[in-house]
Amino acid sequence: MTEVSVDYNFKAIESKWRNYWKEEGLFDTELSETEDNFYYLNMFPYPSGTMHVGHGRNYIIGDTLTRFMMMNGLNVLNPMGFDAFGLPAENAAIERGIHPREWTEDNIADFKEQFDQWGIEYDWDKEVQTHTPEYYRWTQWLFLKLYEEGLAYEDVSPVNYCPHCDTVLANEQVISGKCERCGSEVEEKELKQWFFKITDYAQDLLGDLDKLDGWPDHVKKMQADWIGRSEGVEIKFNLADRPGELNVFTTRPDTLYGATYMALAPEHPLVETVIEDTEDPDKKDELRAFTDKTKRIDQTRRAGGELTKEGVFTGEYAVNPINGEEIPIWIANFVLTEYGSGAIMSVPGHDQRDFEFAEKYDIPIIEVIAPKKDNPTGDLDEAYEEPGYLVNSGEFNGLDSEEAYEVIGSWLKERDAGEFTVNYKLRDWLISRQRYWGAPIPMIHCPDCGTVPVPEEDLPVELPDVEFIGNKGLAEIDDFVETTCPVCGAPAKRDTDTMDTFVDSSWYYIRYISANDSKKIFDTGTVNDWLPVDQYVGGVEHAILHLLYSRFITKFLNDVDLIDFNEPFAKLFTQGMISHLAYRCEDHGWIPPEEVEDGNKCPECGKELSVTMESMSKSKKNVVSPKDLIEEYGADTERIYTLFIGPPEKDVEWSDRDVKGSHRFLTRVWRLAAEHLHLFDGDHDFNPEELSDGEKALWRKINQTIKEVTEDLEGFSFNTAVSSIMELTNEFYRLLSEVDPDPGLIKEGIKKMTLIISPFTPFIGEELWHRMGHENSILDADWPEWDESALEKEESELAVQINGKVRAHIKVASEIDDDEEKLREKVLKLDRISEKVDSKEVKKFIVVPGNLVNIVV
RNA sequence: GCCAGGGUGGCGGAAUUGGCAGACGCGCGGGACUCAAAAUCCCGUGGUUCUUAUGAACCGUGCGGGUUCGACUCCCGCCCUUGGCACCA
Repeated sequence: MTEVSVDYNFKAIESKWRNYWKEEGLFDTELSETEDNFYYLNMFPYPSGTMHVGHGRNYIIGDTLTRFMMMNGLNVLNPMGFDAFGLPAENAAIERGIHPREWTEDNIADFKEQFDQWGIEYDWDKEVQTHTPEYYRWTQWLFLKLYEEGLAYEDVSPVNYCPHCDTVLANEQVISGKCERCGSEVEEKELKQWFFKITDYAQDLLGDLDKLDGWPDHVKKMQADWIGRSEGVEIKFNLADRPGELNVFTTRPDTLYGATYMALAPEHPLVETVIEDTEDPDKKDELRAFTDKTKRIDQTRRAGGELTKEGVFTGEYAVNPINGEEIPIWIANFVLTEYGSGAIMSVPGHDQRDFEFAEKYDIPIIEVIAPKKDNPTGDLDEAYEEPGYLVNSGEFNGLDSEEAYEVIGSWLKERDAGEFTVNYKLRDWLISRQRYWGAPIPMIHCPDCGTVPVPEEDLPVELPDVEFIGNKGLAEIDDFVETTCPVCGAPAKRDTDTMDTFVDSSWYYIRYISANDSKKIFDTGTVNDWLPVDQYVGGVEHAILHLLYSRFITKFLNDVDLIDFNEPFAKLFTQGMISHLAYRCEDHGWIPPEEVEDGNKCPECGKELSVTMESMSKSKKNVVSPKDLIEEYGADTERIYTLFIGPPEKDVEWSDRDVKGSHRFLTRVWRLAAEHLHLFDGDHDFNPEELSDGEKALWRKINQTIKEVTEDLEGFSFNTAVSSIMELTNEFYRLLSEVDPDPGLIKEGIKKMTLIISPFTPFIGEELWHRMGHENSILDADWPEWDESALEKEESELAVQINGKVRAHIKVASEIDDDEEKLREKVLKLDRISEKVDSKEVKKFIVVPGNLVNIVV
């Protein structure tokens, strides 16, 4: 027997196994295998700066599950890559005077080193990096495919423009009028842009949410709200004094008699015509001034509801098709140009927005829906938006609003004045970015042939390698811009936009399957074997956009028969963020925790600091570095603490103090095993039947723990899985301090404990496994099964309640713990019970088998 | 404003087809070891009151009601909080 140190020398252990799994190729997945496939996927990172312990959560969860599934005999694919294009790389590069590629690739190297440190393993043969020509070539190919199918188009439209980043932002990247990235005020600008026609898929994207049983409900809800389907009627209003008509969408055709004015968005085409035709110069100026002013205020702010309602009467009238009445047409700042037709019929009696506007400008308010039949309220203080019965509505009076919806809708349809339609909030996907660091849009603008696609064989359209990166991206680089038309050969110009990085990440999970294929985007057969992704895990911040875009691209690829599935991710899990204490001084800004003096005083000025929990970020100076942590406690400690910290779907607070507890636990695990490794030198069999009571209890605990850990891992309940292993080690120590237990039991127990802890703490797991005499990786071992019969107890301890309050406990043989007659007899004999029950009548005797009895007196 | 989630000891959190609230960890208190400290190990730890060295009673899962033999769990009405959406006609 060799003398082994019982000290937990995590540095020696971790450096020993750091590259072992990679060298052994244990995480390399054979894609031609089709048995027991499991595609596990973490959202790939944007490689910015260095990772902190908060980033680790996602990958630690993934690595733990992958190891668990591997031990369960599954052929797991768990690839990793980098979402490497994007604005921050460009900003950082400009700041440092280097190329964004350099910055990005340095970061990627850093990330990979961090994965190694954590013991997080991937099949790197299948890696994708979205900024490489090998990858974006196929992103461009995908663009051409969408173009070919009429789903990529150019359009001039007002866009959000951030003067600081000098780029166009998608609506969703604007947070209450400010740039999502830099916080600058967003302006509006007219530009020709590329769009993907995601709205063609609105109904499928919405309807198929029902199929996604493995997705959290709240994510599906967020997507459904984002798509925003509403049913209604498009109604045609003729203009009173000129040819033409005004189309409006309404969900309330039942209120048509209550329409007392029309309201146009300032961008509505009729607005311009009317202004031109206005003869009175004062009126003309008034209209022009209002329209210009309102247009200048960017759309997101207008849509944000921050503005008070304003409008101006155009002098024009429209004819209500239901009763022939003429109603005034206004221009109003609260009408959205991009939804519906950009014009509405206003029913102030039954829409609060219309009500407020009508009150302000003294426009009549007509009640057409009454809460009770034939019983109008009279004067309205506010709009009545609930269903009810029609009044003041001619031949339709008395109908309830639901019937009226159908009846009036059909009435209009018959007269060619209306049509039942569906409207969506979802807009087409603006993918153009006036930036350098992205995949160039593979289109060429020829003066003669117009806009033509780059031929497939000319892909990729490579990003020009330039030293200086300006603010306007590719448009500044003449060598790139100047080209020849692929159709006629004449001089032409390349499109200088690059694609939104959400395009890159909308299909990467498919490319992993054919990461090195230089001939085609992917191999359809293999992709169909492995996808959809069985389990996708990532941050909830991607609940809407990334997931929606990926679903859209998947549906598109399915429609063009490149894949045979139409949803990319069968199951989705969204993990919460990790926050950490952050200190802030009024005068000196954020202060790193380690510099904070006693009593939360600022080290600069001694002022009281404000202390809050904030998500980890460099700017708040509250990041915890994995490198420091691993240096002090080891990667296994970080891993198990991260999993133990709280439920994975919730936001949690990092506590430097609590980390020590996890380290202490691993020390206990290590010592327990190390002190008994000599048992593995000899044969020590044991028979569970012949154990003492104490030993039996440990054997039961061992089996119970295997069961709990297995079920907890399957259910993403890592924190409780860890706590049950903690309980098991406590049980070991308790028994060892009392008696000298059966060596066979201890040996078997420690072996099983090592197996079940190994996905959480792979370094310790691998080290102990080898010290036990195994030649192969612990990943090649089978995940232990629990013995159901070992879980059974011979004795049950029942709580004895009187009127629902616990008054005593009783131990009974397990066979009779559901036998009311026998229990009643035993329980009533207990001193504590008999004196309480006394002479009172026992009305009821409730038995919950194996749990409790309740005596009702 | 609308939608979704959450509110449990000094702290992070366990426990819901209704069945002994507070597992596990942190912190704290006491003890062992030590010249001492750290580390480690053992014991204790929701509150109040009584009792007295063994316990007991009452209260207790945001607040107020309800259903039930029994409610952290279910129902009704509130409060607070965190996310998402927010003039979508």
